[in-house]
Amino acid sequence: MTKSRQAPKRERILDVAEELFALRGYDGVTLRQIAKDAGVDVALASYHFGKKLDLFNAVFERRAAHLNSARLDALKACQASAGTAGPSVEQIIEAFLRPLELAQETGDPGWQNYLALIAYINNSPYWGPRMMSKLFDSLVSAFIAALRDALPGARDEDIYWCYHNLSGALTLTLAQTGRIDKLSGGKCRSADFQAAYDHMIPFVAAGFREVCGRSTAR
Amino acid sequence: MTKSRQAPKRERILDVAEELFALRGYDGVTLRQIAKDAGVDVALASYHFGKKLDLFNAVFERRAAHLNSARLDALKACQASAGTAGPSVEQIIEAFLRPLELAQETGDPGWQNYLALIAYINNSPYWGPRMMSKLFDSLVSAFIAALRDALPGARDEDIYWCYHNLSGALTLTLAQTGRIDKLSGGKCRSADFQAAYDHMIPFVAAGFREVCGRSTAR
DNA sequence: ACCGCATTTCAACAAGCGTTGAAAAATATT
DNA sequence: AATATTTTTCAACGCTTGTTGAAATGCGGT
Repeated sequence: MTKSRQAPKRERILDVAEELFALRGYDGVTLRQIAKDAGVDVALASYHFGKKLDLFNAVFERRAAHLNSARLDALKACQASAGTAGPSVEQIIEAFLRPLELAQETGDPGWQNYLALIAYINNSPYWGPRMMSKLFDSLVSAFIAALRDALPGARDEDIYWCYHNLSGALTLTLAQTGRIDKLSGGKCRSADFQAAYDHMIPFVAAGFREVCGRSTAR
Repeated sequence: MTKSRQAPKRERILDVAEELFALRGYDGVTLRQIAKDAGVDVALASYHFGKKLDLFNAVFERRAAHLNSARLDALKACQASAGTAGPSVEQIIEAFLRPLELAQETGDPGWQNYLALIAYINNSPYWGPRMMSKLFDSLVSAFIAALRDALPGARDEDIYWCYHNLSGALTLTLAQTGRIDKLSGGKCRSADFQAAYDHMIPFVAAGFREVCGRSTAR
């Protein structure tokens, strides 16, 4: 085994890149800033990851599998605990959102930067089409299918528009812009994901039912 | 009057800057790309607008007043047409959203780029705090106040979180990433703002009522 | 002690960046 | 027609960018 234990500098580059890309976007960050903040020579990023774009992708790939399986597990768990009728809309939305909060609770601040970075690409007309599909298509399809079951008779078009609204609300939450803090005069805090989801889950569930028909009340 | 009639090249720079900034963000666009696409020399942007950041701001200021007054007028109109009870949540949300669609119908494709640019800054942890407040705080406050009246007894915190969800759904719509087109297999189209708002209005109104209490049903 | 390999730094490159002063062209004023 | 002013281009600057090849360093296996 010539592995040596994982060099910490490689991870530090990823951590710093994650943080800076989330704040300023791909083009707003230079490899030299990343290297400087990581306390490393600029050439080291190229050695480990290749081109700048490859580093960008490496940041995503580091946590993608973990995040996706956590959310998928949450969906399976709520499906298993529900009877033959299947889980309610609330339960599905909850499985979609709560793992994002758990990731935060690991104490690793990198997760918060990672989620802000996902918000960045999901809202970007340039990066969205290039990155979102490969990262999240299969996950989203599973949740859409579950929602279809929970909303019998709903038109597909309506379900997708509702999911779009959910995705938008979530994206702005993950982006952590602090705007709601200012607007509310401190009554709401962007960093409080739990409060965000506590409000988002009933909000979105009511929206789904209103638009997709109320045949499954409660 | 030494005005000469508005030089068209100045406007072309703004148009191109608007389009490119919306697609790639502030740092993803160079003045040379803008100048090239506009068919002018790179120094002309500096002559008309000063620094790159000043051009960025000029793009926003060009349409801000028009957009804000259109939305504020829509709010006043729905308040005037409503009785002493005031407008419903739906009517307020409608006044918040529909002017964005009308702006699109002017046939000027620049409006679409402009709205995508607003989505970009609203979702950015860097630009959001620097630009959103000065552009939209007074408008948003007016709508929040109207919503408070339409939802008597609602807690302020709940109203702000609900507005946050509305803002997120709207932002992702304006960003025009085309993601919903792919996910839905073409059943939904990002460019169809009318369909987006047709779904968003009942979705959001139901969410507000669920979270902020249902005392004003219908 | 030496070797082989992975890691890290050093030094430099060609290209592209925002910005600027002065020249040229177009337009308005007299 | 001549002049003044605004608009546009030209040419160049100092600086930063991503990337690379070669040198230096660290380190486990023998």
